[in-house]
Amino acid sequence: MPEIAEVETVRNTLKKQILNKRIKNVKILYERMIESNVQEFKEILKKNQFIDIKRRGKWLIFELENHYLLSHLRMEGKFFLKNSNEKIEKHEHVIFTFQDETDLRYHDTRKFGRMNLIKKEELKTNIAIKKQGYEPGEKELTSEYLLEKFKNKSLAIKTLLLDQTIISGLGNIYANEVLFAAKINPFKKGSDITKIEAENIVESSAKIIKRAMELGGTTIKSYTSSLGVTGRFQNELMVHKRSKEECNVCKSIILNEKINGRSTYYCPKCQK
DNA sequence: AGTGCGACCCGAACGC
DNA sequence: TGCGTTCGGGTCGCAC
Repeated sequence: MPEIAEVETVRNTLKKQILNKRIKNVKILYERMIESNVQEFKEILKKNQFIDIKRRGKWLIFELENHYLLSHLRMEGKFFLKNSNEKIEKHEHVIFTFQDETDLRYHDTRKFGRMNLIKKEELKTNIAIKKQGYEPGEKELTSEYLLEKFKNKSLAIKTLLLDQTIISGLGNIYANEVLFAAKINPFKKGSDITKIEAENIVESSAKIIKRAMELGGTTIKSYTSSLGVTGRFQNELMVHKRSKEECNVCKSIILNEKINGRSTYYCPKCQK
């Protein structure tokens, strides 16, 4: 699942491949993927060019001449660069063809990803972008901020780490890893999180996301970020997808239980 | 306001 | 072997 580190990897990879190439055609094979008007989407993208690629949390923000293309990969969204003459595959839903006869193709097995085209001045008022919390590693992500968000919350801390309006960019993999590093039991209620635990979340999340970005993210299941780029952070996972294996710290058996319907991995001894 | 849950999708895993 | 069923997961929208 692409989380903040995987999305950053996609951004870095695509920036080397698609900037400043003139788009000559846009094909949309699954219209529900586009949140804005489909006809307008095609007309505006045609003859346009990607000037830069930014990111907020898990959102990719493609900068065009007068617009931004917002793209969320959700579970399995991927971008591939291909020659235009290559056969269109089953799960390729949006295709941008450049003048040099190469394509940027959006591939999404589950069709969960979304794209939205907005005018540049609409970025700061865009609901999806505006409601994102702070990212791991940003100086505004402090223990005081987290404690304020966690107070009055009876939800498990694991669930709160997945709330994009609190911390922007964590998904299931890194929420599990951050709680292990911070030595916090994932079932603990938000309102019971202590100052020290909040500080640990701030430090652990920054450290883990920085390291994951350096390694190009985590490759899990069939997920590769884009253009065949494979992340290497999966070699450093301490708990995620490791149920029934030994904890690297204390040798206890890693458990897998559902919290609010989401698969949660933790060490019962290190995360009391 | 906070919380819970179905819907959106379809390949993989599972049951028989 | 093959068919049918269940499950998972990020986010939204709606119900309570």
